[in-house]
Amino acid sequence: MKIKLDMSSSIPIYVQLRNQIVMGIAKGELQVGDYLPTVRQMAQDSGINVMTVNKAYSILKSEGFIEIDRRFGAKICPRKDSSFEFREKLEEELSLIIAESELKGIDKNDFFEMCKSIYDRINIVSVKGCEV
Amino acid sequence: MKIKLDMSSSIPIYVQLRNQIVMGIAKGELQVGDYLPTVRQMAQDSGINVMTVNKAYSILKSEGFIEIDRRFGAKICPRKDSSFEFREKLEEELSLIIAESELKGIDKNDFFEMCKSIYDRINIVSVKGCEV
DNA sequence: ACTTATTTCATATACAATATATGCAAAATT
DNA sequence: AATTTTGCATATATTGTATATGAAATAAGT
Repeated sequence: MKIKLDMSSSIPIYVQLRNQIVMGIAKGELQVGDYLPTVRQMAQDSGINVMTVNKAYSILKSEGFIEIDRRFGAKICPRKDSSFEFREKLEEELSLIIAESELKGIDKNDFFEMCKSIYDRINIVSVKGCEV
Repeated sequence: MKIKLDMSSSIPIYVQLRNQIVMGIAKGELQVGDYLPTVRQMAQDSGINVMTVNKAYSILKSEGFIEIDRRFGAKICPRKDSSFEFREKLEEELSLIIAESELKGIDKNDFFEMCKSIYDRINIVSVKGCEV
């Protein structure tokens, strides 16, 4: 997959990288069991520092999207999360986005149409959880 | 409305404040034409610095949720935004959230149920845009 | 017109987060 | 055991966040 980083964005570089990898997994561009480029390779390809890549990978690891081993690097390995905490955090994020949408003139129907369109357009694949 | 700031959160204080004010407007707790507390008052009530409050209000102003005048302070005055840019940004945020949800095991139906529940629970009011 | 009161805004500083450069540690392969 | 290749640790510079303080703007009162 192709990583595009916007150096002028207010979103930190490591967050942009993290986000694009998550999107890549969801779209099936990165498959369970695939390996990400090494931190050195990704840094070189993207024109950023290895430690910045390492930060993104670290976060993805702690969020449960990848597993890292020192010899082989970062493997796509998403873990489901049915915890109350995850769900609560998601609801909070969605609540804010819904509030903003409403205030900006995007009503409930429009919002749902947008979500449907996203599910269709991005072609989110059903991803098997990672079995150990 | 009651502002609650989590000083241990990774979300910057000014962002938390901004978010809660947006939620407050969407829920009708803050009405079009209402005035927010002055930056000094809000700072005192919340136990933070006036400049931190000022940053939040500044952002709300530039995002088009409030209007500020020097004499009277910050007035709730949300402006609709039908621009392509706003919509595009919203779709991008939603895309990422949808991708994460899917990877964490929350499928499309579940996601839509959650959104419905949010619309119902938060009781988002239809907010009249601010007429000048 | 001038003064007062009350508000936001500007400036400066300390601390935290981000991004980087470099070398160390771990682990499989040779 | 040595080599290779990988992530990880440490240190530093820059930028963002949070704060303290005073200046500027503006309506109301005298």
